[in-house]
Amino acid sequence: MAQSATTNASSASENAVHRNQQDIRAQNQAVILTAAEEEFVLKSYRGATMQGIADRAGLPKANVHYYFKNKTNLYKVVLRAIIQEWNEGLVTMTVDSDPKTVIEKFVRTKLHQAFIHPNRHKLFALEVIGGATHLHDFMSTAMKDWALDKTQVMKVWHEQGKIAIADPLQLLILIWATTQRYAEFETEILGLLQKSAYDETDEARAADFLVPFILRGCGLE
Amino acid sequence: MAQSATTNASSASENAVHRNQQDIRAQNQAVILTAAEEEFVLKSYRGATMQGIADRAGLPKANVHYYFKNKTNLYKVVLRAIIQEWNEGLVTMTVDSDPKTVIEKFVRTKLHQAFIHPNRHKLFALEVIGGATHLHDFMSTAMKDWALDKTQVMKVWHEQGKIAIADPLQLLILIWATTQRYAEFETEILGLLQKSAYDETDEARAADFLVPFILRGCGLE
DNA sequence: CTTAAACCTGACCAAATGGTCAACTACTTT
DNA sequence: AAAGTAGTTGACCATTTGGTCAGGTTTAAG
Repeated sequence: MAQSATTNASSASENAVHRNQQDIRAQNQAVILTAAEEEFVLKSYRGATMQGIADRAGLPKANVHYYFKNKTNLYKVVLRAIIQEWNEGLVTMTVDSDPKTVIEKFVRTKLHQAFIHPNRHKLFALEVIGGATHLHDFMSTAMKDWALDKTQVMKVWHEQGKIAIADPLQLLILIWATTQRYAEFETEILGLLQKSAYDETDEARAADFLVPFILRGCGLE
Repeated sequence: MAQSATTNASSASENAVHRNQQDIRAQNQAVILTAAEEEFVLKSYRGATMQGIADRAGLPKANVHYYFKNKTNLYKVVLRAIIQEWNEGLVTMTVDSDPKTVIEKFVRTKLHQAFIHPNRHKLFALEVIGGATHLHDFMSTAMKDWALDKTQVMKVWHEQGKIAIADPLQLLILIWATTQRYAEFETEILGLLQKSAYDETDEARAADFLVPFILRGCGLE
């Protein structure tokens, strides 16, 4: 007989027959989370409906409630996933680092993240614009600490005459603004580019502009 | 008797006694519009309630409906006011203008607008992030024309060796991003500054950083 | 094969909310 | 001052929507 499912066969979706429960759980949660991310971005928290999320996920509404207690909880889970990924892959920056290398790497990383996860950046932006109610903790702890650490380092760079930036916090704000912009304002930028979706060239084009511009602004190169 | 209200006495609120009807209309509409702006920013379209707007305006809900037919209409009116003001006071930019002067003026103007009308910028951003459903017309006509005209001029500047920017659209995006950021991400930036509200020094600090940075980036000065 | 646990879902409910309306008061005009 | 017009508002209704639940099916364990 087709006794396909073994103890821990991680075949995520073997034609939807006899999936084991771990897979079912993981898969459904993932589908719902993605659907929720889209719905929340498009309609914002209150505009998003559990029914809409369920439809997007191709599941009955009650099933969504089965996995994620209620709407606020689902939203929190989505946000948590975003925050967790927030400073993944970011460069380490110390007083002894080479400013040019570090800044370039930072800009490129941030920009790349913006192009591969636009929805997450949009959702983050929606939260901040609306007063950051759900991000208060994160912003006043992890994020602030991270920012203060970076500005400290850059301040030293400036004292050593390595960069032309006396107010590093402003630089941080600028880099966040310029890189994340491509995600947040995707709609507007696509309109100006007369395109319906970004392709590979668009990230490159942005990087080719941004990197030299910012380095020049910092008095590097 | 106190026949205070004359034909066109524009005493906006003479202790709320015997206001003439033009004033009543203008005043109430203004109060409601401001309330709506706040509510829409804070709660986003669907999260905002007519009751909430009414409370903010200090009027009964039915009165809000009296002045603005329904919720979608009220929202449209708010958006229209924002769009209309969108490129007010912006510099004229021609091939013969001095790039440095024009760009500096442009940045300062945009930045100033961001600091005096943060809510309007936030609302605009919310719309764009959510797919710009209500701004589609504006963005694909007036705004695109404006942007194409400006990039055309800057392209010529570049050919004449006046600026180091080969891709002016990217510069436009950068300037919008960096200036509007102070409005849109007010919450985040205030958190980093450890303040509860911007004061006069904050706009100056941003300008002192941004203007030289951008000019340097453009290869000017 | 039997029992238990996890998963699934149509049907239902209570609360929130946009919108209406009739009765009323306050201005304006003749 | 009388008639007409504009503004005001509490009470009400229909719809939407988050959330529940009982009864069913599938997977896992004994």
